[in-house]
Amino acid sequence: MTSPARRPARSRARLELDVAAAAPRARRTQGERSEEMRRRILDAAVDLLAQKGYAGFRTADVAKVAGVSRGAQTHHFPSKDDLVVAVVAHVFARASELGRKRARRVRSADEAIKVLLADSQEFFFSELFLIAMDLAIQGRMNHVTGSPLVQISAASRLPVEASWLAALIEAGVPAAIAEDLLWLTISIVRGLAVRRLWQHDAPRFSRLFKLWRQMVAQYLASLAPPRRAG
Amino acid sequence: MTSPARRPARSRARLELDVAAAAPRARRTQGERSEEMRRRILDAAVDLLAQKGYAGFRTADVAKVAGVSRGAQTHHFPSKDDLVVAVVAHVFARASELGRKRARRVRSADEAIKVLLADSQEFFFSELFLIAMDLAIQGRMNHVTGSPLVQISAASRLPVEASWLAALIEAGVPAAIAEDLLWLTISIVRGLAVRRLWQHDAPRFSRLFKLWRQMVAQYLASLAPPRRAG
DNA sequence: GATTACAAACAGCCCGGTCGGTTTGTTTCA
DNA sequence: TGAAACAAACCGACCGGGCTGTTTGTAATC
Repeated sequence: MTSPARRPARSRARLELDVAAAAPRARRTQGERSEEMRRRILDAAVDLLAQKGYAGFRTADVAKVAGVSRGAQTHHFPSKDDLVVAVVAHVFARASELGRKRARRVRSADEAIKVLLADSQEFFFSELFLIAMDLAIQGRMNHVTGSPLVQISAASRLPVEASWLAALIEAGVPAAIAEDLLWLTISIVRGLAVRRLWQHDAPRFSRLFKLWRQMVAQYLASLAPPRRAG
Repeated sequence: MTSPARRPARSRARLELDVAAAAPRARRTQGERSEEMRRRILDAAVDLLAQKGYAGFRTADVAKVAGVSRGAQTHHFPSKDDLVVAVVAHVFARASELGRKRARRVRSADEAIKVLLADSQEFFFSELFLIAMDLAIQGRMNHVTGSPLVQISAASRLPVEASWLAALIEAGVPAAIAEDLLWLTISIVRGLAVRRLWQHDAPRFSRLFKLWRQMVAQYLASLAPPRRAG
């Protein structure tokens, strides 16, 4: 089994790495090799999905773009479906980073909507959303990739929405309608993101966002009419 | 070779066919044959696109589902791209029918928004929209199918939107903001239609639509404050 | 030295396009 | 009006390329 007193080797290897810091072909641990390989493959897969769409997504292209042998790829992702599922997780991991890094405090409801619009745009106007949508449409019938996709996307997006919901309530939006306003706001961004496929009209988009903020402000004001004399 | 005096068979066959008038295999004109064949193929293609998505869209499957020989299919649609482009036209033709048949008069701005929501849902919640979106994503790089798609969809949807815009203005919505409200309304429906891919929550959707109508009503009221004493 | 990571060649299927041939409809001509 | 020439619709099989998964072999790590 496992011989007890052995193997200072690992720590030595890591020391060598630390010494030969920038060397391209330094000795790496298996985990490091695997991780970098997976990352390169997944990044290439994301690029290709964004570029060609799932319909034109070929496993061999992934290996080529990643600069990796086909054997290495099949070692880490035995089947195409395995790769696609991993890509979904990768995409949503990157996507939820986008949302999380902006989890800053907001003072007013209007600022909350403003930040929400900006953050949502960052995701929905990115290629990540297009990839997710493409795979969702494709996975609607393909249960191999479909169900993991729904699961992963929910697990990734719902927390983001929950944090936004909390931010809205904290900013003074009544809890009873905060979630609905959140949904409407996100729906607008998502809807415009889709329209962008046919017709991209950036000035109009920002005008619409501004209008939406006005409408929200007005609606909130009507719920709690200003009582300056209080 | 060919023996000269032969084969009066054909003309006799035609007479027999004329006699058996109402038979299912009556004589049809070339145009009728072609048209029916194209229609059957396109309908089958739409079904398959809705079912499998473009990525799983196989020309042979189309022939099988349509109950048509592969030869007949390739005669009418020589290449897969030809078929896809024709499907796009077919889809949007059917889609604009949906919008047009409801071009009825509305009395109030609120009713206009209500009808607009209902009509938009009819399209965006249908499989036609999913197909269009799938092909749009796919055609983003494939210029063969991509540019016809953008062209056809614009030619089909823009008139519908124009008529809605007119209806809104006629219903009393200020022209300056009617188009923006139209865009926002449609974006909401489109955005929810996409979300439906992951999470379908019909009660919430109708609640959101109701909220949106309230917000629009309030916004319009604020633009032209009620002067009952006028 | 044993396991894991990587590499390359292989094999079989699938798919889209093509092609020769047949059937059905249309036009020409006597 | 009827037959023959022509054109269009339709059929099913074949072919070549591409793609995925597998298998066999080599290098790196432990």
